[in-house]
Amino acid sequence: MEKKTISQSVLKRLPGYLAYLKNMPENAPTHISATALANALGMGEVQVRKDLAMVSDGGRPKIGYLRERLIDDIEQFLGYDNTTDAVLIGAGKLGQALMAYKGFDEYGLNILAAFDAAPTREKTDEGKPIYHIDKLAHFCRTHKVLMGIITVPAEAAQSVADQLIAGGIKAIWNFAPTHLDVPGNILVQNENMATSLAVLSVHLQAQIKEEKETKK
Amino acid sequence: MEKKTISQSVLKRLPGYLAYLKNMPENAPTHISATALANALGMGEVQVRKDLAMVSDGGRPKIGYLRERLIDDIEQFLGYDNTTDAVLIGAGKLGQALMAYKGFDEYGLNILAAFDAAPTREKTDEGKPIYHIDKLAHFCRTHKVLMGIITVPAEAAQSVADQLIAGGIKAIWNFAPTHLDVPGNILVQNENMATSLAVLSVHLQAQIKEEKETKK
DNA sequence: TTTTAATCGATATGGTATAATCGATATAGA
DNA sequence: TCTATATCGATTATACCATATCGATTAAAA
Repeated sequence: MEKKTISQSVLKRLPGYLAYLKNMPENAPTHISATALANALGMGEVQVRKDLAMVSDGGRPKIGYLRERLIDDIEQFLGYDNTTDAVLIGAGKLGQALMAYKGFDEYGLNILAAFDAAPTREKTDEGKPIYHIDKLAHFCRTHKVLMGIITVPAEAAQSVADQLIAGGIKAIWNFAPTHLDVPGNILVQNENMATSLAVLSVHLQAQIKEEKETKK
Repeated sequence: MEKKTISQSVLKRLPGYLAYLKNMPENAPTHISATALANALGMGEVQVRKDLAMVSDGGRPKIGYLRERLIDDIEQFLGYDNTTDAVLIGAGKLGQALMAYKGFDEYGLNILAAFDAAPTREKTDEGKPIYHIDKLAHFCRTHKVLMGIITVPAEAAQSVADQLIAGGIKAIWNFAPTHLDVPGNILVQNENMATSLAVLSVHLQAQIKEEKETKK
C-alpha cells in the first residue's frame, strides 16, 4: 500500500473502527469480518471493507480479519505507534481539560508543555510546566516540536499561530472559533464546535417543524 | 426560502462565514462581496457564492451582500435566533469547560443543567445546578429538553444516551470517543477528537518522511 | 447618456466518494 | 473428497460536491 493518497473521509472513519476493535471484550472471537464491523457501527459493509483494504491485507474469506493484526495495521497507518510531541497554548478551562485527558497517549500524542499569556501557575494538575507565551517559539525550536494545540480566545489565535509557525511547527490543532491564515505547507485542523452545533441546530429545527405539522 | 435539501458540507461552512462577518470591525464597508469573503477565508469564490445563495438572496451585482442582512440570514437559517435548551451529562473537566463557555448563547444554545453519576458539588462555577444522573430522564421530560451533551467516559456513554432518549431527547452531541447505538430519528453528532488527531498524525508522518528524503 | 467593470446566479463539467454487483477464495460441513 | 456458504476484493455504476464558464445585472465612471 504505502503512500497511496488516502482520502480524508476514510481517514476520519479509521479511528472509529479502531476504537470499536480495541473495546471488544477479551473473550470475543479472535477474528472479525468487515460485515460484522459494519453492522456493529451501523455502516455499509462495502464501505467498511474498502476502508480496511486501504490499511491492511489480512482479510480472508469466510474468516474476516484477525482482530489483533487489524488493530496493529490501523494504528501503524495512523502513526499512533510512534509518538509526536506537541505544545498547548491557552491554559484556560478547555486547555486544562485537554491537558488532563489521559487518552492522548494512546494516539501517540505527548503534550510537553502549556503556554499562556498570563500564567497563573507554574504547573498543571498533571505536573506539566506552564510557561509564558514569550518562550513559545524558542521552546518549539529547541525541542523540535511539530504540533501546536491552540485553545486561546479567537482574538489571540492568529498571533499564536504565527508564533508557532515561527517556531517551526508543521501542524496546528485549532480549537479557537476563527479562521487561521497560514502558509500552504502548514496543516490546520479546526476543531470547531460551531460547525457541529450548526448541524444539530438545523436538525432540531426541522424536527420541531415536522412535529408541528403532524399535529395539525 | 427554506430549501429542503442542504448538504452537510455547506452547513458546516456557514458558521465560518458567520464568524468572519461578525468579527468585522465597525468601520468596515457595509457591503461585502462573495469574492471578498472567499479571499479572506482562502476559499474558492464560486463555492462561497453558491453557499450564500442557499441562505440569502440579498446579493447584488457590483455591490455584494449587505453585511448585516447576510448575518441575519445565516443565523436564521442555522436557527441561532431561537434558543434550544440542552442538558449536559458528565461534570468532569471537559464538561465544566463546556459549561463555562460563554459563546453558546450566540448559537442559541442554553445549557439548563449538568448531571453526573457522582456529583461533587451542587452548582457549577456559573451557578447552573448539578443533579444526580438518576434524575436525567425525568428532567428532560418535564423541561421538554431536546438536546443532550455527553461528556462522560466512553464506557458510560451508551447508557447515558439511552436515558436521554427515554427522556425524549432528539439530538445528541457526543464528546465520548465511542459509537452510540440510537434509533434512526435521533441525530448523533460526534465531536470526536480522535478523528482530528488522525488527520494531523498522518499529515505529520508524511511531513517527517518527506523531510528525511530531501535530506538524503 | 453611454460605457465599463464588478459581481451575481445559473448551467455545464470533472472529479471523488459512496453504493451496487460479481467473481474468487477458503473454510465448514456433508 | 466434494459442496455450500460466508466473506473478501475488484469492477462498475451512481450520486454528490467542487470547480469552471458564461450570460445577466447593476453601480460607477466617462
